[in-house]
Amino acid sequence: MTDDAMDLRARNRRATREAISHAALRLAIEQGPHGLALVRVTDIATAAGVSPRTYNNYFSSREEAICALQADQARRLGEALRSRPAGEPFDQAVIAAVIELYTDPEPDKAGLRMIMQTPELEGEALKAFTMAEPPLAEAIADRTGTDVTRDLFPAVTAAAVAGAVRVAGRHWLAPATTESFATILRAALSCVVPSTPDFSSSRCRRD
Amino acid sequence: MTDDAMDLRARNRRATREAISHAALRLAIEQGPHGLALVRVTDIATAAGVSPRTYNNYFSSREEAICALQADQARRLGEALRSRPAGEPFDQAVIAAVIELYTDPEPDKAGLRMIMQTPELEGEALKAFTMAEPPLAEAIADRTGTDVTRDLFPAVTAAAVAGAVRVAGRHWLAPATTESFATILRAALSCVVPSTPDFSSSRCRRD
DNA sequence: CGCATATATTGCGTGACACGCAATATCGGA
DNA sequence: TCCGATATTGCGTGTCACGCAATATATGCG
Repeated sequence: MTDDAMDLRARNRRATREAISHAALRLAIEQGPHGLALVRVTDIATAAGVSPRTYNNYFSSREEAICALQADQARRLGEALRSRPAGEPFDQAVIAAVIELYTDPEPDKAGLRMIMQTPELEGEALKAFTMAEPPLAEAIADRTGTDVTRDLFPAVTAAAVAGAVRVAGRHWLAPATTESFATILRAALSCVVPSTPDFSSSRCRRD
Repeated sequence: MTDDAMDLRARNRRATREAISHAALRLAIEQGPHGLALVRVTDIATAAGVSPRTYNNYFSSREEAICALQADQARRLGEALRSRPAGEPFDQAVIAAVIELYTDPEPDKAGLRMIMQTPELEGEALKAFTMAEPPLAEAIADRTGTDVTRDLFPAVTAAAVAGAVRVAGRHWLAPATTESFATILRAALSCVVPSTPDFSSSRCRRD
């Protein structure tokens, strides 16, 4: 996961990928949610120091480039849960993992606002949050002793957690909100994460 | 909501809209998830009996046209919950509403498979499911005596329900599945819908 | 240290698409 | 039957994603 753990080529690839993504998000924020159409592919490529064709080697749409950071962060949610101590109760582990992941660096309010409040980005933003689900479902299954392919509980809970994070983000972005993101996340997650998981009725037999 | 309740012009508009959407979904199914790129705008318009330009007056992308039916159905979820008897327990009302909405006509397995298993449609499919959330959250708030703007519970639960429906759909589409969609929906929803809602910790003060 | 090879970057060309605009056809209502 | 509102359509334009082939760059080995 760390940089020196992978090939030099892979590191360069990731660097340019992040450069493009950062440039795309920055330009989008500059123009604001109403001027996203003004962010041309050429601008993104130029700002990232690559050719337009190279931009398209990494991303197949501006929306994908803009939301890539959010998507990458979401993908780490499964790992975040796995890194919680084994003895920790399920609900606390999930809540702690989410809060840790989404508040470790001070969350980028401008970026999140751009992504979540721009209609043209809605689909890609939802994709970004949904990226968290498969690895999170795996981690939940491992932690609760369930099976992703046989039980509905892991995937459903993962989807619920992702949805709660999304709703919490929207709430946090609202002008009248004063609470910290961590407080909102905790409140939102406690609505859907059971303190004592019961998957008895969510088990679906497969052959 | 019924046809005769609205203007004749509005009915015609809705008719052509549905014609285009049906044509788009049908053509997409014909080509399968791997050949979506072969479904040209001209084909959709021709199949719907309109000009390409008219197609673009109703939908701004092929993906949107293909997923429109799914989106419209999702939008009715709030109404479905409101139509449940007032005395019914919260969890049972939600589950019954979802099952009623998604199994009243025999669900279109081919359409759902096309929408949920085609990568290019992923974003639009997620948007379609997410369309259910705002009206559903309103209905949940009304039924539970909470406030959508002040409490996280309604929106979070709505997101969790939408996510559960999505996961249930994916499970139902899996080859090895033998249970009915209703059974899967019930199992999935019972993971996230509390039988006795507790929003004490989800209340967030706003000024 | 230099070379061969894999890999990344780039330029160009192409096909498709979304949409603004203005003209036309059509429909609904009086 | 006729008028006005509205939907439909054709055309032109700018943008974009992507296949392909050439070039530049970096990696690993002799």
